[in-house]
Amino acid sequence: MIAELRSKTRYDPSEVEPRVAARWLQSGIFHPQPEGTAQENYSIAIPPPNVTGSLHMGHAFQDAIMDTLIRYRRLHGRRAKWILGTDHAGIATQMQVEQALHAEGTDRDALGREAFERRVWEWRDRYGGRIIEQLVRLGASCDYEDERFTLDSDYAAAVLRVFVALYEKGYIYRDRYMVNWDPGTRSAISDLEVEDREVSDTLYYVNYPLADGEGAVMVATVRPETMLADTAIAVNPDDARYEELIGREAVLPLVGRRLRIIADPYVKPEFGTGALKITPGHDPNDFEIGRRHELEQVSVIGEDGRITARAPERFVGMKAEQARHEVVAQLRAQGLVAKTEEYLHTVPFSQRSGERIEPLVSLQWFMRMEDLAAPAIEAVSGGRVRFHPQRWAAVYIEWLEHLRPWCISRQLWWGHRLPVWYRGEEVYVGLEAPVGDGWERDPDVLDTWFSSALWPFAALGWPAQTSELKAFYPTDVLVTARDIIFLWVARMVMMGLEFTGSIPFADVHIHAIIQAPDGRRMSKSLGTGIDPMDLIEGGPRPPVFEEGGSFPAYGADALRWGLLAMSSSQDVKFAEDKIAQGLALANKLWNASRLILLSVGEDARAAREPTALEDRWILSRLQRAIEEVGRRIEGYDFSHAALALYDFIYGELCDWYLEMVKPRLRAGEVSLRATLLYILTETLAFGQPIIPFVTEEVYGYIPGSEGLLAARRVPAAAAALDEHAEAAIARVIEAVQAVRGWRAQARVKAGARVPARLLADGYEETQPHVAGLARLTLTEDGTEPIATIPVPGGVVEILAGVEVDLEAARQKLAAERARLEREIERARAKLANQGFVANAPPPIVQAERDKLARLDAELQAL
RNA sequence: GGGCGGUUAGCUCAGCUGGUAGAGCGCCUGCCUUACAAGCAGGAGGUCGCCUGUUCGAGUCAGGCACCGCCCA
Repeated sequence: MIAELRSKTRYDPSEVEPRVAARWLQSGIFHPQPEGTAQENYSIAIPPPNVTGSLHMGHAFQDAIMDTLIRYRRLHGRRAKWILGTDHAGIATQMQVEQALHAEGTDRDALGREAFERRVWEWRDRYGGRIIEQLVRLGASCDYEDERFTLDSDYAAAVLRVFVALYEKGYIYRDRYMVNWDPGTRSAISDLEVEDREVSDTLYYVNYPLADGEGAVMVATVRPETMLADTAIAVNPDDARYEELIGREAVLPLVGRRLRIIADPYVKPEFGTGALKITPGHDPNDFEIGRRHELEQVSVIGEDGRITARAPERFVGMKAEQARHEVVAQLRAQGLVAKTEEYLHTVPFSQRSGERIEPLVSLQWFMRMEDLAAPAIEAVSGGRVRFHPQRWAAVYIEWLEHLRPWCISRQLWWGHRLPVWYRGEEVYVGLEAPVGDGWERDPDVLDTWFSSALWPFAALGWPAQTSELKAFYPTDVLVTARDIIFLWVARMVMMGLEFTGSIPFADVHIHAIIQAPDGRRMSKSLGTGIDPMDLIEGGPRPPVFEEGGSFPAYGADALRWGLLAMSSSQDVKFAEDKIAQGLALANKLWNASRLILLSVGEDARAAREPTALEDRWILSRLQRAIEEVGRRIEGYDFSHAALALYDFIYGELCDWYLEMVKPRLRAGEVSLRATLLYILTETLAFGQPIIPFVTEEVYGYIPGSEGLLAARRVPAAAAALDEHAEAAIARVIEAVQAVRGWRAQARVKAGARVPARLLADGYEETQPHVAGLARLTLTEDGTEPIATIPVPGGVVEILAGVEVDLEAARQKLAAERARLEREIERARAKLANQGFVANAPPPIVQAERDKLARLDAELQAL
């Protein structure tokens, strides 16, 4: 079996990974039994991805992190569950299906609600599995045998139960209020789904004649069409220019309504003319002013974006845009438009449809959150829920301290329909439909984020007290990006505390955002998004990459390692280099494994039997690497974890240890075979959380290995630290590098053996290594050296007998001498500085003295 | 307007409690050395955004400024 490795000189992730993923899936090792307590077990609830979506770079990154955490804990003997599921994603999914309907030349209204819902379910059945398959391909060790969907009947029941409970507590209520109306989805959306964009508009200055016939008051507006709904004019109470106007009336042009002129401190005297037209029906600020002054609310724009019957006849039915032109034209005709100017300002847009928000007064369901927020704030400020990095806690708390009511009803058909019935003026809220005739159920559904706020516990079966809930709730950590702090983190904490009496997770890891190479967020519409599957399996490079062409099939290990290596506490630009480095690591490990496996044969068995100094060295380094990687993972510092793994495999195991033992390997030393297998096995085990595929594949070739690496538990740490071996080998490495540097400079032929004397202390056990790795033939003969190379503890003297570019070597020597003299000068100056000797801590001063002595010795040797 | 983060080698990023800088890629040189050319060995390359201060000593601490990005209003 090992023999088949002989020809596989390159690691081929495309061949290996799907096979390994299938073995994992069949094995059932990702499905833990619901036993024990959440305290002793480890769990993560996946932020449920959109059911009909596909894996994007953010997911891949986040999932690489979560899988590393889950595999690491599993490796350390914890019963680890990665709670899996998908979100019904109300607006996004409905929009997809509506687009499909549109392409067929029909729409949801033509279909009717029930048929439409059936269509969405069909859509979900067709596309809902895609993202799960992608998770499998990525190597994510989720519990695939226990998958939830936020519209599962049990889950839906939990959502409605929460709605009813919050209604009964008075937190949920129905109100006529200004909402963000999204004309694109024809639904209200919450504040968090709105984004402000800078837009250039025309600012119109319009004269409103005063009612008593003398003069006019000029107002400025970017939305002249809303004047049809004006019910007042406001000025700042301290604005001397308008003092005498307060309390008088103006006449609304085109409509004729009388407008009171009121004083309100909200009005900024420096904006426009300092007089503001007030439209409580179509502007959030005016709405507030209207409430303060008990102004009439007029709505002239309806939910369909058209002018309503409250406006003068000739505008009714026009789209708002068209009405604007019409209003301006008529005002101009009456000579009321004084001037116009360009005006740059921020305007709300829907993140969902991309359309400009139409602020409307509408009858919606809201949730008041102050009472839920207080304990959620306390959970974080009191340290029960910890953010990593910590600074995000302030963002979380700041938001919770300034909550506004949350509009939770959506005018959609796909989602959890409100458990609310109406009969005339009566309102009924309950889990079951009310008895009696004439009740109509509210057609609206709940904001998707309302249902996903329950995810960490409802996904485990709550409100039923299931064994899963006992074993895995509260979860250990929520891994997400910062833009989800309000949407999920805060709401999950609030809901968790309210309904389970417990925090939903102890840690919140806020990871960086991987940006496109242009330094902006990856964007599908700009073509700057990178499909992680294209990196895993090979695919076209998006246009933002200047190189063009295609990605090679890097494989999931490479993607995972690269993403982790890129991760940071700040945003980072996507670096393909890092993915390539991940593949290089996998290939390196693969080939190191080939060397070991092909050398030891099928009969060898792993055992820790160090015989030589370098064995004790690598075991000591292995232990340090294991500890380092573990510490970094536990501290959510994944880039350093990935790097530490790389440095061990590349920089210590392959570059030095395997090179040192090659002679012993050829000699067929038996105990070395056991130790090599031991080192390889342990390396695979501790690298497995980060690069699970290549490690699993190699593990399968290890003689005597059983089962799956992913199911293996790490043995108790071996006490392998060996300071003596570490110091001795560190010396060898330094000496070898010094000699190699000289060789290259002196243009010694790469393979040539160079006669030399090693005149240095501390190489008693390691002389052969220096000779072998630096290609020296060490002798005792006393001829005059042609060059001297300082090494730790002494020098290496190069003897005649090999072709050397003496001139180049002399230059190298001169440069070396100059460097030493510079450093000696620096050290002398430092030690001559009284302030340094008197004030610096003694160990630092001593270190400087030692350094000077060493440099002096080196210079002497030259 | 308020807040947060950033500015270190050509590129992407590390740099813990202050002791004068690292990685990967790229570049240059030499090697198909029986694990790996997706490789090996060697090398060049940085006034750590700017100013002031604290200190014997500042990429690291304090204050200010500039520019970039994000969040909230």
